[in-house]
Amino acid sequence: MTTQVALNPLKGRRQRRMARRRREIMDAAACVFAEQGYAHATTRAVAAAADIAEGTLYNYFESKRDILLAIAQRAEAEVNALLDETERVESVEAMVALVERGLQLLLRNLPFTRTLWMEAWTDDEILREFGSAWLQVLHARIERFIEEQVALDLFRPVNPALTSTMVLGLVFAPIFPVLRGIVPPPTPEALHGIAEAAVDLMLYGLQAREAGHVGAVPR
Amino acid sequence: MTTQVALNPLKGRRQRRMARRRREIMDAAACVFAEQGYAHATTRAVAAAADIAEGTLYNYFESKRDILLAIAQRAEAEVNALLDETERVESVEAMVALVERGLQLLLRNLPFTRTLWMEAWTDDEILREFGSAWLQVLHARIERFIEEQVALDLFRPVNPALTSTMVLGLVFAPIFPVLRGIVPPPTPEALHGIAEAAVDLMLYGLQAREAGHVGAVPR
Amino acid sequence: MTTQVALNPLKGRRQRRMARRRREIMDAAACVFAEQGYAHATTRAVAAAADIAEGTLYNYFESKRDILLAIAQRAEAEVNALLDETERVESVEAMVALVERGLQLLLRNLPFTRTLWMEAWTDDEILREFGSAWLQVLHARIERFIEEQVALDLFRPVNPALTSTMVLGLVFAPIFPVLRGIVPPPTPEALHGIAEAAVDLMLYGLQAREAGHVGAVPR
Amino acid sequence: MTTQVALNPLKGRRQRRMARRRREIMDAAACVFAEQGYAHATTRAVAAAADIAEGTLYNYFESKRDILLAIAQRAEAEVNALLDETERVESVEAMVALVERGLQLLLRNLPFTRTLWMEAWTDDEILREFGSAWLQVLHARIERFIEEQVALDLFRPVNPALTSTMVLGLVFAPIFPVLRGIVPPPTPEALHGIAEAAVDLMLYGLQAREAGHVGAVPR
DNA sequence: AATGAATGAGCATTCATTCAT
DNA sequence: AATGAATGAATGCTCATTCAT
Repeated sequence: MTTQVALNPLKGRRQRRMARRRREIMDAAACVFAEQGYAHATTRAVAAAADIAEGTLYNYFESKRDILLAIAQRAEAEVNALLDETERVESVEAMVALVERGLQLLLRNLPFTRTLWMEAWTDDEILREFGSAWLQVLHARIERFIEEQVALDLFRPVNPALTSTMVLGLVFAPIFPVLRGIVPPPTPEALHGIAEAAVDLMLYGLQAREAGHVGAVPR
Repeated sequence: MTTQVALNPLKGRRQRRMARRRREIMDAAACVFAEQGYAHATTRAVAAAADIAEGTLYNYFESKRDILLAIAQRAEAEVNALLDETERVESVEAMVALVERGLQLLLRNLPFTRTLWMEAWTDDEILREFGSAWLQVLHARIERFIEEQVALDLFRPVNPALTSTMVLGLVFAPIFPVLRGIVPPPTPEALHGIAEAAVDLMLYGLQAREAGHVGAVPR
Repeated sequence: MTTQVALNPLKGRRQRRMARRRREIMDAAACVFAEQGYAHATTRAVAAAADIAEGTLYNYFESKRDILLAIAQRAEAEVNALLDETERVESVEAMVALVERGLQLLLRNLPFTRTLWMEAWTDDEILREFGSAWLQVLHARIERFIEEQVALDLFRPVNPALTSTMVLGLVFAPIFPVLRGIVPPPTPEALHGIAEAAVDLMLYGLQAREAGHVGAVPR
Repeated sequence: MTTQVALNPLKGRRQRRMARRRREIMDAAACVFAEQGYAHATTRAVAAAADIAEGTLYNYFESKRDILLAIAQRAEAEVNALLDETERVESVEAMVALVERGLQLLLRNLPFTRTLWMEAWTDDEILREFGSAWLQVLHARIERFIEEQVALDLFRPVNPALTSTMVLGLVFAPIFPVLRGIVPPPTPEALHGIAEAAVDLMLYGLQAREAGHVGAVPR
């Protein structure tokens, strides 16, 4: 027992150190993957970025692919946390805030997002692990919201599924070039503007009213 | 002179056969790249898909990368052709038709589009070769259209650049999962519906009118 | 029979044309081999140098290696012809003339000589085919000559075999850098001077006389 | 500090082991190259000869070619060391000893010499890296020696440059067939005899004296 | 006989993973 | 736990040779 008592804090410190090291490796790997692409990035480069020996990687991860999966799971967890705390949108301001926080989340760990977006495009497991679940939840939630509004005659009678997809596209489009790395990240104010504009366009576009839009395009 | 006349058809046939074979290789390569990703796809697999020997690839292309670039250029050319013939949109119907044809074009050679989208995400040269030019033209054209409509008081006073980006996102979003391969391609009718819905949402969302949208979301 | 009579001149012309083409290919190949080395030279390059299609090579030679062997045999034949016509050296002038003609022969088809020298260094078959026979004949002849002179007390009592080797080295040394391509070919006059100097050094060095050479190096 | 002290021997041992391994690879490679020629030799064969995996080669050398260059540099360094320690020849015995040691050096690492001789014949970089420098130094030194002796009337008035070349040929000729591998290496005694005979022939051939050599060839 | 596209074995090199230290 | 040298399967590409035209 004595040893246990003596060891416990040591074990705890060790475990914390290993957890910290794991995160460091994931951060480094995300940067390397984001820059070169997962397939083209070498474990040597990842190890160098994490400032450890190549072999040490394998004390923390089963394989190169395992690092990618860990990154996906961590990102998934963060996004899920956001989704969990905002089950329902109660006002326009809340909606704007939600969109803003979502975009913030994606931008905060740009390398993670970029890597995952890239890999999810070819790799079904990554897609399942990272992109699929929360995107579907989000999609379903928007869809349900539209259905409700339509039922209340507050929105025009649109196809809820299709519209939900378009709303997602509309919201993500502005940060797409940022994820790609061809446009610098927006300032917090710009991001707020983006969120407002997106919600604005969506609500205006869906809102029920009398006049059609035929007159909008001249001639 | 006789020999020249006699030789010409032979050379012509050969050249046609080589041109055809080049296209066949590009088609096969696009499929393989789309399935496995460019980096992970092997020249061996490409050759097998094209049903030729590995070495034969190099009679038609300088390198594996050259195949990818050729694919990018061909796709770029097709998209440019579409952009060239539709300089200006004159009516809602024309706008719907343009969107529909654009989406059709992307879907027609699914493997090409998928491959390029994927690679453009990491590879700057591919992005330049394929995605950048026409996307920017399209973006600029939409932006100008919005500016004009705003000047005529037919659209609300919005940020034209940001709105243009969101419109693009809105339009492409529905075929995104199709390109990814997790949703089957839409029927022609469905595609028409998508184009209509996208234009509809955009015009409704931008149209000038009195009432705001605050009331749309309860409480 | 009529056809035979009619065909014969045709056959003769054909055969002559094929023989000519064979030589052209060998010339072209020797140049390419000399420049790039046999192993590094491609059949494509040889065909291009001979201004024919790649496949045509194989109507005249069994393989790439066969071209090399043919080159070796042709060179061997030429050298043998020279050796045959000069069985015995009768005077200093004749000796100078023989050396001069030998060096001339090596230099005349520089590409051939260069190629063969190079390949004979690694390839035992080429060595046998080209370098070995005539070199041994030459060596034996010089050796016999020295033995005779020693027997007549005209040469000092030296080791005939070793001395023969050194004489060969002494004679070939001046054109070695030319074969290598780092020194331009000598003019005919310079070549004559080389032959004279070589014979001169040899005879002076071997001639019997009273005084030793100890005093030659001061101190 | 303790760790430093403890680590140093480990690092030292590792470095020594790597240096040793590098030499082993070079030795093995020289043998393979000497037997098959650089171009024809495969990295697989080199690795097998060094009894390591193919990939391990690349922990020690950048490329196959880099191995060859390393061999050239090492040989160059050894020859230069010999040249450095014998700036001037003071007696016949010293001259014989120098020639003997030079030939010994070439024969000691037969595979190295053979490989380099072979490759220098086609490869300009190898020629520069290995053969050119020391050979030119040697040539210049012999030339200067002859000039001095001629000025002292101890040598006949000969062309110093041409004679220097012939002397080099005369000296190297006896070990040429050994380098080629068609004659077994000479015993130390035989090598001494070769050096003596070469110096002897050279001095006798150049020594000033009254009688010409015309009478040497009968009739 | 001439052509040149097709072939596929062969090669240098890379890199994820292992393991002795 | 950390290291980094060793491994060898995998890959893009070459090129001598074949063969249909």
